Amino acid sequence: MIENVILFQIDLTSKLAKSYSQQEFDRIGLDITVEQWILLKIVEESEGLSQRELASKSNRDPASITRTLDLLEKKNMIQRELIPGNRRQYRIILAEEGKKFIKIHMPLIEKHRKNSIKGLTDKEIQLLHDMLKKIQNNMK
Amino acid sequence: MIENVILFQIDLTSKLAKSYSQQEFDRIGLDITVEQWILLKIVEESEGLSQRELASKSNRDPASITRTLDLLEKKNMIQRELIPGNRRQYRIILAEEGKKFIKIHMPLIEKHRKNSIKGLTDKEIQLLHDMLKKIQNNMK
DNA sequence: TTATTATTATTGCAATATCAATAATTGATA
DNA sequence: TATCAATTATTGATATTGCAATAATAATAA
Repeated sequence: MIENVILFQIDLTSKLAKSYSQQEFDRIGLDITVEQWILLKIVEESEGLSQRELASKSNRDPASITRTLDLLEKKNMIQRELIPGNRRQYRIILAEEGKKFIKIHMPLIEKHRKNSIKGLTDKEIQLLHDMLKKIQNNMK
Repeated sequence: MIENVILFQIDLTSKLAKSYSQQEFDRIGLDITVEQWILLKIVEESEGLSQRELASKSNRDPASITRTLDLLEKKNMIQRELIPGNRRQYRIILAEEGKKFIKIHMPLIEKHRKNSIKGLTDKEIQLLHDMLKKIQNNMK
């Protein structure tokens, strides 16, 4: 049965996490999608990456990153910064609204993250992380 | 860092698995998407479910199931069977091409599934499965 | 039986994904 | 330097997803 296939369970968990998070976002009236949030957070943690690097970090298509960044830029969450002497790429950095957004909502996200791993020990989480990494490597 | 958030790693693994599988499918010329395949396999394993039940089993939106079934039906992979005395739902069952498809391609899928968990012991897989289930329950 | 409520599948819409093609720019090579 | 190749972001086309609204039907209550 497909329920016993580990990749199926990983997929299920991923979908569940996404819809659970999105509902939380909607519930408190945040006008943002989960993918937008993830991208925003990556930008905060690693300011100045190129779009290609962001695509690689989040395992998404560069074309899709372009469009999501367009949306985030429209909301003044991020900014495409020009690089002197390089007119081919941008440094993607946080903008005012993005900073505010993260500052205000990070606690809730943290709470959600903690809740998602309720009942698992630190050691188990570490093990889970390592196994996921192994699986990822098996598929590269 | 978001790389240390377990839900992020789960999402990454899921995306990687999807694109890896899709490339395999495309490479050998299968005209099917990963989501279509998963749905097809569920139908095979649990014939006669309603679309709502399929949506629930695969953690997808009923609307999306409708459209994926439309595609599978067009390919004569599945069939919407009428239920006497019930004009609101269908029994979704395998059709000729669906049976053939699974019979022919199951070995490759099995190989792929095995490869994805290469280097992990049975015990570890069991543990991984249990942990994913726990996480899923935390988000319900 | 009739009216109300709940369920099921479908459709419309915006966001996202994927792939190919393009444009601009940069890097490498003859 | 001039040419060719590679890189980066963007755009277009098409498919897919999740949510909300709708339509049809079934189940329940008055």
